[in-house]
Amino acid sequence: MKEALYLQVKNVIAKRIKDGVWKANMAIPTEVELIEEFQVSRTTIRQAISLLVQEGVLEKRQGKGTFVKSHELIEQLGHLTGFAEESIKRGFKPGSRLIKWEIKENLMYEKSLLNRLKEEEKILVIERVRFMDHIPVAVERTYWPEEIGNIHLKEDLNTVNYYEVLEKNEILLKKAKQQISAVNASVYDAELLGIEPGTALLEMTRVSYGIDGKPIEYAKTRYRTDYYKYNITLKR
Amino acid sequence: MKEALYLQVKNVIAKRIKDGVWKANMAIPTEVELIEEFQVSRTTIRQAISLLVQEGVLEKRQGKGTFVKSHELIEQLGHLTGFAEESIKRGFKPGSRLIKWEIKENLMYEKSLLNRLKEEEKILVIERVRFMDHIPVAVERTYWPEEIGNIHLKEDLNTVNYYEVLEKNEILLKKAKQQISAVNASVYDAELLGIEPGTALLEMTRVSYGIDGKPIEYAKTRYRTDYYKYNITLKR
DNA sequence: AAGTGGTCTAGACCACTTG
DNA sequence: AAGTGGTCTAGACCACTTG
Repeated sequence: MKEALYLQVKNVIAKRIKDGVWKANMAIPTEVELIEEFQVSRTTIRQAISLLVQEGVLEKRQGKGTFVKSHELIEQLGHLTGFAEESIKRGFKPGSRLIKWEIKENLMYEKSLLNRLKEEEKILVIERVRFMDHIPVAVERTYWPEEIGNIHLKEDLNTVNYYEVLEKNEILLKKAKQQISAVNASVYDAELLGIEPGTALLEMTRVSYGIDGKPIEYAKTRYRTDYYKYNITLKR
Repeated sequence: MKEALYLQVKNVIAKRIKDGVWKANMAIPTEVELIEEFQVSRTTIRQAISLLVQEGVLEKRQGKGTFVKSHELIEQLGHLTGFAEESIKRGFKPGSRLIKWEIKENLMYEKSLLNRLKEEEKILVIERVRFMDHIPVAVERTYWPEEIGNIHLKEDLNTVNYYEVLEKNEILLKKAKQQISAVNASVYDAELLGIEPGTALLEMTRVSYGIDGKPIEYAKTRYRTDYYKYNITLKR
């Protein structure tokens, strides 16, 4: 079955905004211009635009035109992003530094979360500090089943983007369950982040699942809240 | 200026549903029948219906017809169910206790978030402690524009469910923007929650918007993380 | 096969914004 | 006055659901 015309148009427009061809606060072409470009009726153009308005990507102003909304408003619940993607979206340069990695045999709690309790498999633990523009913003501890860990160990752990590597190896993530809490910074955390021990940190605990529904990663990250907060848009 | 045709049609349909002429789970007349009754084009009928679908009053099923949604099927925003669900899931009974309420004139920051800076309107501030059974779990501060605040002041602020009251008064929420951070408990927070000052708390800041897109509520809630965490499922 | 909503066209006039 | 999106019409064919 072919995709509806108005959805095709919608996707092209959405892509241009995502790629920065049409930037925030700029007017997109008028309806008449879009009719000519896509060779479709005005109804179809308006249907496509109307969807993007509903999603908060575009905004119409009568008599003036249709405008791209600033990025902050686009963020939606339901998108799975890593730290790097998140930083860039906020205008910071993401970075990281490896603290240590180990292969462990007896992490029963983590193995149970990864659903590998019965297996012989070992767990790779990687600990890194994450940066935004040279400012240490988070301490990240990720736990990987050995078979997947071995893929990461071929990379430079200081710079590796885990999700890109997984994607390159055709291991695709489908969903993640995330739990958000708050903790007081330990002396160890505080030293890595350059803050006072006891400072309240945002703690994000995540289990990511592959297309087959099997857990792939368990991660626990503690963020400084002066540089990172978590934004969600809830809809009815 | 005369009201647009599709809005007139929409209002007639909405009234019939409200008055019970067309009841929950029943199909409303087909588009062709509505065209004949109102003597307007199909586009106009569809525009009217589309608005009601967006508001959660109607539901379309291709090939079958357009149906009135049952009131209890209209989904609540995640935040409310969040606290209640979590409480009940853990076998606790959710409750609350009023600490104080005030009507303020000069809350510039809160007024700007509620988009009422230019207006004379005052702001109602309500501060409550939220309980699971008899354990104080969160300190909640909500800010309401005066006109909406006056609705709440008719209720018992110790037990009132804000969103139920709004719904009864036909003020429906469409979406909310929520920001999650972590803070160290102040002496004041600590006393209300029965914890040590400095303990890390999860801070949830929320602005809720009505169907017309105007902000209705600004809320700031601080949760003890030993009793409440925030769970999300993310999808690619 | 008949009925429903889903998609799409071509065209018209209106209301708002700006030079 | 010219350009923008807002409203509205009449009509066509398609995709899905049910008898």
